[in-house]
Amino acid sequence: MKNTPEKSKYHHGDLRTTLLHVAGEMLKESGIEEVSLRKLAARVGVSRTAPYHHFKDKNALLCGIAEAGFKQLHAMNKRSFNAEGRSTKEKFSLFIHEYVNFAKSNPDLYELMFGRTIWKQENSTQELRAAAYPCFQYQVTMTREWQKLKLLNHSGEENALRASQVLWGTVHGIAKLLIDGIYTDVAHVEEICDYAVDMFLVH
Amino acid sequence: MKNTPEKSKYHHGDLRTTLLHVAGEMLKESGIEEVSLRKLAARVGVSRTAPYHHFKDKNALLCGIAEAGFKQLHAMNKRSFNAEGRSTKEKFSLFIHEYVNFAKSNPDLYELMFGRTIWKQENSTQELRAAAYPCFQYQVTMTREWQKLKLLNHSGEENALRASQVLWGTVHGIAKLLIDGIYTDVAHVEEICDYAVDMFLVH
DNA sequence: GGTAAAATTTGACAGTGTCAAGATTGATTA
DNA sequence: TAATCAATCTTGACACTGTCAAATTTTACC
Repeated sequence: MKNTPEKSKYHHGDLRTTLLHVAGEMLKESGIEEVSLRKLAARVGVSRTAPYHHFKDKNALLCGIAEAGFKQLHAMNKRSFNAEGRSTKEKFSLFIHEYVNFAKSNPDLYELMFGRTIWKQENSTQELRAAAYPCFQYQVTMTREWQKLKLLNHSGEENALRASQVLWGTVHGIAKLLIDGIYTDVAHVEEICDYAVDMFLVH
Repeated sequence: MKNTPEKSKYHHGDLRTTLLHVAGEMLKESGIEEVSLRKLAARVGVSRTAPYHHFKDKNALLCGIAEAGFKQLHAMNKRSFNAEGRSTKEKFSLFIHEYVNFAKSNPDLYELMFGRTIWKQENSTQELRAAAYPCFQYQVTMTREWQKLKLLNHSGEENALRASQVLWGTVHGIAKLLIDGIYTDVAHVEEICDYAVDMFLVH
């Protein structure tokens, strides 16, 4: 399971990284409720409390996983927004589709990233916020650009922050309803996204 | 705490109702992670395993709470949609605001109602579905009406189901981002809702 | 009044996160 | 090189959780 072939080391060497990696695997394989520190430690081949020397508590570990998720999401959003050889409308549509499909492909990770577990009552790590806030901010940057290009349906004075909150709310809401099992017809994701794009574009 | 003054009864009389009621209180007071069957039983004044004769397991109890929540939400939606003395646009706006404010006022209940806990992997009770599906369906009914009245921005052929999925996704997403602690400025809820309304209306 | 069913209890088990104290190792310094 | 110290890891323990099985108590019914 480990990639380092060295055996029987009291000091693991890079336990922190390994814990994050394996915990991410467990999350993807079996969902958040199957991620326990004890199972994680057993799978890594270390005692129950060893993780506590690298993470303050379970919450800190989860924040670490989410942190990587936000970096991934941020990078993906940049790619969508700057996709070459496409019209602005197509890139807007691409963003919506890619976002929802990210959540669809990594349901448990997405659930963790945006769940109240790591955000409520000061639970979020400083490192997590340092990864998430730029990702949030980028939504506003993209929206401001779309507004400048007169892409979005709206009357009155434009506000990039408010518009991005609505747009982000929409993709987030669709993603959540999908992965939480409320929308049962997962097959129609693309149609829903297409319809959303159409409702937001000015005609 | 109890409304029935009769004391020292081996048979509680209406334990099921009491459990649902008190569990709902605990949820509202301290959040879902503070709702445990043991604490609930202690608070009701009954042994740890007594609840198991009225609910198959903890999941069934949570479904029961959510069930009541959906009936409440459904009723509220009907009121918004049929509000007297208001234009259709105003009623559309009212629906958006009321929906988000329902989540804001009952964050933990809303979280439970739409969380994967009770929906994923066949966890949902038949009674829960019987309460939730009509609520979901009503979103489509409202949307169909709004489309007939040419209220919503869109090009091409209209589809009430798709449009309702997008609209519902939006209010759901805004609600979730708010109550999960991602949107830190809870004070601007009404502005966000107003902006959402404006983006969806045809101009 | 006796019996069956319903409701509730106690005991037990496996699992969880986390703390405290001790054991082991690697790095630093004298 | 030898000694020291901090980093790292382990064992033991605690309180808490959901849930099962078996025994107990009460109510309802024939």
